[in-house]
Amino acid sequence: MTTAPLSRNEAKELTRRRLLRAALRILDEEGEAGLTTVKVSRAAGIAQSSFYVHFRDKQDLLKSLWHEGGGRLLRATHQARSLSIEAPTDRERFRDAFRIPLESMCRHPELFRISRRVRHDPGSPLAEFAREAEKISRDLLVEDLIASGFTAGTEQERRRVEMIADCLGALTERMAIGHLEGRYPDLEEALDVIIAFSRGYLSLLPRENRA
Amino acid sequence: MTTAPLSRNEAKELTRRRLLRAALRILDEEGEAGLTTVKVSRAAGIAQSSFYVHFRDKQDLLKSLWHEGGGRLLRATHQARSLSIEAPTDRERFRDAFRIPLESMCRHPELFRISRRVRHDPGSPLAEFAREAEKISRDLLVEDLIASGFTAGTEQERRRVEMIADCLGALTERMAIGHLEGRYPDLEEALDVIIAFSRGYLSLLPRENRA
DNA sequence: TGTACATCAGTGAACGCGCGTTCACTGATGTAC
DNA sequence: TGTACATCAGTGAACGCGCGTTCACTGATGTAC
Repeated sequence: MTTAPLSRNEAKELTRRRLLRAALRILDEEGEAGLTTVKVSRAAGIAQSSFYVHFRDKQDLLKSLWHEGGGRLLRATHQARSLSIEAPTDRERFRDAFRIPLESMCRHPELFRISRRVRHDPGSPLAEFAREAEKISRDLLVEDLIASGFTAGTEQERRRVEMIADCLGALTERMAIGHLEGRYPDLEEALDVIIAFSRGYLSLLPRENRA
Repeated sequence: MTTAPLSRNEAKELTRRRLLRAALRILDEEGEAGLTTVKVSRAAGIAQSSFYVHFRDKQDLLKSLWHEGGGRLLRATHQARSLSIEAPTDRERFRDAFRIPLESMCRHPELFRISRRVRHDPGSPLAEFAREAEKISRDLLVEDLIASGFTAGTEQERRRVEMIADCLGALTERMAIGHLEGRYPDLEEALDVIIAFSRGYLSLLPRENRA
């Protein structure tokens, strides 16, 4: 093929995406302390000052990174989970309810690692985003749990369901980390363990559901 | 009482401890990005340059912070857990095996929060320490699990026990975070949920133990 | 199709700032006699 | 107990560095006629 006839807009959008991709990689590899406009610009192949052609400031870059990446991950994960929880009697579907979020985390390791790291860092401008996403994720899972038989009439019951959602999230995240670190190469093995633990939480179900 | 006759050594040791305490607070409240020799020195009430009377450099401060705080926390937690796991038939002792680590985390919130945050941050000089501690903690729990009946003959069995240890740690940490954030005021409620989940992992026990 | 002008992605030099670290110093505490 | 000297915790000024951000600019792309 010959040289692509990129319009000015297309060229700019391409540079912007190169900046975002570079920022994501640096954030993942070197942490937030390593993310500087100098490094991002150099990695994207432009002058440092050109950074400000694409983003108002560093905070603007982080915000864009979140909205164009993190939000999508959250939505995909939840959609998959609620789909499988809607069919609670199906044994494979039940397993999917855990597999799909787990695979989703492992498929976007940078976003997953970054959001996890940043979540409890009070100095991070991303912290607010990550905590908001965590809350949304937990609340959605709480709804799913209530839909599948848990009662949340009293304040204490509601809190218990939240704890269960929290625990399920913690188990999944921990197994994803182990997989990404190479300690648990086989995701199905990890799933077995998560599901074994989940047998315990099912004992908290007040209704006559599943074995 | 009159003015205490502090010796030169005592006065220096006191200043050093003020620096360490200030650093711990700043690290907890503002994150690693907020920890500067300027802030630590000011918070401890000495000139910035005096910082270097007590520590070779910033890294030296972090190392000291870890060895004089984190190590103790790790040791206390494990000692408590192994004590209670040694009496597996005792129902209260079994509950203690989860309560004691949980309470231990909640009693040292700064250290707990910091180590958790820093663990997966590749840019943090503390990351190495935190990961090492996590590995030690998991390995010790693996030993405890093997001692209480899990087999780890094959590589796969060993990995499964590691996963279980990992999951138990994740559950405990997540409930501790919820408690420290004020969402789960009652630790006993959190314990109930952890123990419910743990009923599931007991189903992975190949022997004829507990109900 | 050709010309004259407007737009704008990207540039390079410069800035102020906070940081970690160094260093010659001061004055109170400790010690030898 | 008193004197003369050594030690050393703490000081203040200075440094080099990398950072985020600004700004006047350049030259290729786009547009009006």
